[in-house]
Amino acid sequence: MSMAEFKGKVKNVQDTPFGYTLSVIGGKWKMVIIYLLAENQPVRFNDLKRQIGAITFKTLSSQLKELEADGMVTRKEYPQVPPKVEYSLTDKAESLLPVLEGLCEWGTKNQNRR
Amino acid sequence: MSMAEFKGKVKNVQDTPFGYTLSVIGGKWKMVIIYLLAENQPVRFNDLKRQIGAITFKTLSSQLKELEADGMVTRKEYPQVPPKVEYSLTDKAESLLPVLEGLCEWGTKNQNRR
DNA sequence: CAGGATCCGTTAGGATACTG
DNA sequence: CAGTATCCTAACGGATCCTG
Repeated sequence: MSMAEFKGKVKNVQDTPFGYTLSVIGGKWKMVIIYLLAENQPVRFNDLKRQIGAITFKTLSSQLKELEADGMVTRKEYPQVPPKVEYSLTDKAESLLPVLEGLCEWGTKNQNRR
Repeated sequence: MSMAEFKGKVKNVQDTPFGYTLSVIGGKWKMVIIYLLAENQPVRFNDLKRQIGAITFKTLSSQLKELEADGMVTRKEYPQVPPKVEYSLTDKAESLLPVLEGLCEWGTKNQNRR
């Protein structure tokens, strides 16, 4: 791994690959959001909310904003009434999907056993 | 992905594969700790502290305890004075290493560019 | 050496109500 | 429809000091 260079001199976790990655996908719902976007992009705000269920508007909104700020999600707004906004994944996010799949598989295998 | 079954009915994130995985490795230093253990197991407490740098004893201690409780880390205590404790990875943690590597690579590629 | 015990500040995220 | 605006709380993690 390319973490090797950090051995013994980690000052800010944020500056390590792991720290950075965690800051991007470590939000409580972010991986779920990315997963759902990957399944059926583009997705509208309320669709996403409905697909998730146990998330509040405010939380979904802020998680999406952070994902957008981190270059993971694209927000496309249609100037019409009623409003229509669509979210989709950036290439950066797409490049993470294989890894996410690994995390998902590992989680599935391990969450119900010790 | 096996997250498909959760679409529309996510009640607790913790119950999804992503939620579970995040609860296990989402701690601020946990991925770094697992990475360092993977490199040179078994490792003693203060060695680990030294290898990391910017972490306090208390934080390292609690992160290790949580990892142990989640079946990721084994703590071996030698009954001697001065004390000697060695930490190593469980099979469960070892099975996550390939995925961790993916996260690390992705982080390396993406942390310095948009 | 390997921690435990306290105290404490930040903040992520939930509940609820309101809006262009 | 797609959010804001507030308010609020739990808990994560840092700082510091102490100990078997």
